[in-house]
Amino acid sequence: MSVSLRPSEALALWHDVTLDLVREGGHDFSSRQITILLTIYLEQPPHTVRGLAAKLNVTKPVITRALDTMGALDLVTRRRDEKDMRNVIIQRTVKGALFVEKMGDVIVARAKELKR
Amino acid sequence: MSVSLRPSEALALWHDVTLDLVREGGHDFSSRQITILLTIYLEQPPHTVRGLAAKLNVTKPVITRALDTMGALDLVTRRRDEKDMRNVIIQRTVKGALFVEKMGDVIVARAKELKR
DNA sequence: TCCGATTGTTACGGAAGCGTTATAGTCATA
DNA sequence: TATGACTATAACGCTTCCGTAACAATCGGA
Repeated sequence: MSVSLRPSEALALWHDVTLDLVREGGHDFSSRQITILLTIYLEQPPHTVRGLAAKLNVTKPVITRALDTMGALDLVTRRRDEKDMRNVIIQRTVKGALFVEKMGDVIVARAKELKR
Repeated sequence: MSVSLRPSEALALWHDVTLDLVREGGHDFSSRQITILLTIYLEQPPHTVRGLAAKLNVTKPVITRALDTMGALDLVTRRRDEKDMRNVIIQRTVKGALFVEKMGDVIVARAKELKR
């Protein structure tokens, strides 16, 4: 029902994965940005600025800025909510899905190689 | 000899942990900063600016800046290498050790709660 | 039809990170 | 001892992000 890890293994995994992502040389995302991206791709839509801000316990401009950045990289898209024009619905993109998928592969690979 | 994870589980774990770290409200570190911190605390000393730069595949000023930031937060310290005064030896601090330890606990807890 | 509440964004001055380049200090060796 | 290699850092101009506050657009009920 769960994954059993010792703290030393957990930290080693985190280290190995982030090292891979850094060495890869792609964008250097912050924890906030990663969390936003994963929330959009893992949790049930629809996602709004307000919803993400509440979930992450940050202010709305933080979400707006992150969406600006990741939108420029084509990792997410925004559109107005037809039902309530105040809302903005955040949507996934092909590029974003590939990015997240690749990230999952890195974690899986590093977990498999983990010395216990 | 390894930890078996499916990609969806791996991503869920990553999401849950980063969400915890973000909601916690502490500093919003980048992947580079996290990697540097974990390398210092998990890998065998001594750690130098050059060594970290080579390992992470980034330039030395990137390391210097990260050490400035984390040093100001008392998560790491620097001292000159007595044997070779050109080198700077990066050292751990109590506060940094506690931070890393807490991070390990978060990962372990989230792994345990992971639905499979 | 107002009018308060709600949504997301923009504006602001400041802080921090970027890559590149220059620099100061130290070493090793010829 | 002079010189070239090597270390880490500082300086540069630029970009991004910060938190706070103001803002325009939209909703919904009085």
